[in-house]
Amino acid sequence: MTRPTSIDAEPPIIVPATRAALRRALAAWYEQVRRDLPWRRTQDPYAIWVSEVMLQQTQVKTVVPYYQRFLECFPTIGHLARVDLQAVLKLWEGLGYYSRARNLHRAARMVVETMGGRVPDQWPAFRSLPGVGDYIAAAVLSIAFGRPYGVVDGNVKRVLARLFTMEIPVNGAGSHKPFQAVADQLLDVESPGQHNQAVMELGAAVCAPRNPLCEGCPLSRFCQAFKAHTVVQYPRRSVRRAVGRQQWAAGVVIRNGRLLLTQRPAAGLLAGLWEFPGGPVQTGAAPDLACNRAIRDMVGLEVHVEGHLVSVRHAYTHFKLQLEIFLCSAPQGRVRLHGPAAFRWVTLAQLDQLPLHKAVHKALAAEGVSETLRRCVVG
DNA sequence: AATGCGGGGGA
DNA sequence: TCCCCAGCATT
Repeated sequence: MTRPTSIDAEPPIIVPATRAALRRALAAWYEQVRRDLPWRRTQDPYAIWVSEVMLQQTQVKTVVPYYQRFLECFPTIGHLARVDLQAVLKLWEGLGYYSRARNLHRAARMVVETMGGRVPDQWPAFRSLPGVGDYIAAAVLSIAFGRPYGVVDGNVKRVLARLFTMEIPVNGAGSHKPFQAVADQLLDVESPGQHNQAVMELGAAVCAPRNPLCEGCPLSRFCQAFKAHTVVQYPRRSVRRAVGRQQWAAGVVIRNGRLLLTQRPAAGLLAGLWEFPGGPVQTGAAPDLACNRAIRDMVGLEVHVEGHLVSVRHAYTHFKLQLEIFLCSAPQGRVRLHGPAAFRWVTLAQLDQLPLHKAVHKALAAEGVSETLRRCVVG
């Protein structure tokens, strides 16, 4: 029914009879096992859009509470367009990939201002919005509007790679096209939204990366890798480079009972989020001196490092961070920014109102930190 | 075509 | 510890 896929980008051909049988098996399975997720209870294209943005590189379980809060605060695209970015970031706090929030907010304003407030139901218009790539365009248009676009995400790639023993590395350049071709070929144009979700659900619930449940898989009789007993060898993946490590030092600068926070620039890592000012520690250098120097460089304050407050480890995709946080005093001098977008002296109570990134939350939640801060702020 | 961009969950 | 997750933008 299929021929093996070669190492090049040539997609497999699936004969129509197999295609139809496969769709039926998948649809029947999905009807039985589909999870009751909040975004599956609505037809609202805006709500479905929000869910797809949040689900980007993020697991369902993580997304659910964020999705619910987001739609309670911004029930329509008009609400979202009216609020300012900081309010959106505050709801996004902890979810990661903050440019998603930035882009979604920008896109909402574009829809309201230039598209009559209606989420566009055509590919060119919707795909042109910031933060909308091939995946989100296909997902929203198929699920909310029934349009015949096949989605390709990590789950779909894994399922297809196994079904057709596709040899092309999923993480390599140029892998998208062949997978998209197969996905479109396989798509059930009668109910594209259901079909797309079914493939992804299969990838999440059955066709798992490490321990696939092939015994319970509705597609095992169509699966080339299953027949060859090589399921876990797919999808192919090219080697990736090792992650580096970085050490940073930051200071909690206290003056008149308030803490100094700086806002990260509008672009780049953790854009727009707030943190304690600090900077990198050169390998072998003393963290407290690095803290002192970084604060002088970034906010123009000459601080006195009073002592070590807490140490935080945090892993990003491309590097691991070890953050040393010191208690500092700076009785005089005024702030002159060099790098941060803004600064603010806040009370402990106000700390929660600003969007902070995860490493800062980890620091604040660490043993004894909040007690120490309370004492210092009073004293 | 390659790289930057978070954070969490599971093995 | 490492891998992977309902990807997109930028260069």
